[in-house]
Amino acid sequence: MPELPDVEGFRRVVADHAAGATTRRVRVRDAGVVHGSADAFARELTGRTFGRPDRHGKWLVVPTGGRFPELLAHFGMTGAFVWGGTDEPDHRHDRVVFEFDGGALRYRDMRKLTGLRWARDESEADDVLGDLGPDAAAIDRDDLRARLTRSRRQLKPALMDQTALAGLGNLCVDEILWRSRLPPDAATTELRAPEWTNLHRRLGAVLRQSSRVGRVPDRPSWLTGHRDEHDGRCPRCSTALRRGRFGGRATVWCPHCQPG
DNA sequence: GGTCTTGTTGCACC
DNA sequence: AGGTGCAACAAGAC
Repeated sequence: MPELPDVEGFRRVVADHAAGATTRRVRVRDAGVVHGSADAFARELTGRTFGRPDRHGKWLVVPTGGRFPELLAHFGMTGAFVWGGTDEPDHRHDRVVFEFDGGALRYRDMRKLTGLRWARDESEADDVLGDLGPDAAAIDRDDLRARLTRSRRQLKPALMDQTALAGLGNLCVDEILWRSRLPPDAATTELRAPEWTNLHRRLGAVLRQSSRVGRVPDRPSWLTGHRDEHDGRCPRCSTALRRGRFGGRATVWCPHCQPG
């Protein structure tokens, strides 16, 4: 689930409930989701006042105290930040629980992929975030074009390359390509100026609308609303949707709207 | 049983 | 060199 819009939702959870509050206890229920020592993680983040959370791509960065140590959170495919009462029973997939005076922030994740880390300084934060491209929600058209045309590659894998631009995942990219009427295997170097303008505009619209609700909506008017259907049809032209794999990811597209 | 999964990493291969 | 494909990670759905 978690792509840029989802992480934007988790950012709001932290901003609305945990920012300005001080951690009284940090419970690491599953050391597997914490990078490095679980004891050090809990110790370093206990008694810290959370600051304003920031999102870069799919990473959420929460400063504590003045700035460091920073909490760095990644949500893999199934993770989430959930706010609730301190007295609520733990969900079985609550891997780490940050307890504050007024409630608890729960890092809930079914699978356990990347998880939580902390950085003691700029250099350690850079070890995690340094290779990321600019955030997909803030990139301008010319930068988008420049970063995706450094070499000839398929458009879908290029958009999902977090070092090119950060934040887009499988669902976002299929939605953006469908709205842009571009096939997933279009060569980035073959696109012309009007197509870049259009792609940039659609990308922005998908991210804005999705971020507002904290997920890529599965409304009937969106391609995403039909990707799990057996006999899915294009919401624009009713053509049977096609399925395949690009960049190793399950891909859905409309062969009529997105001709190859 | 087998296959699939919205993310990332590391590796082999070209 | 850099794009591409794949397995691995873990747990669940079908």
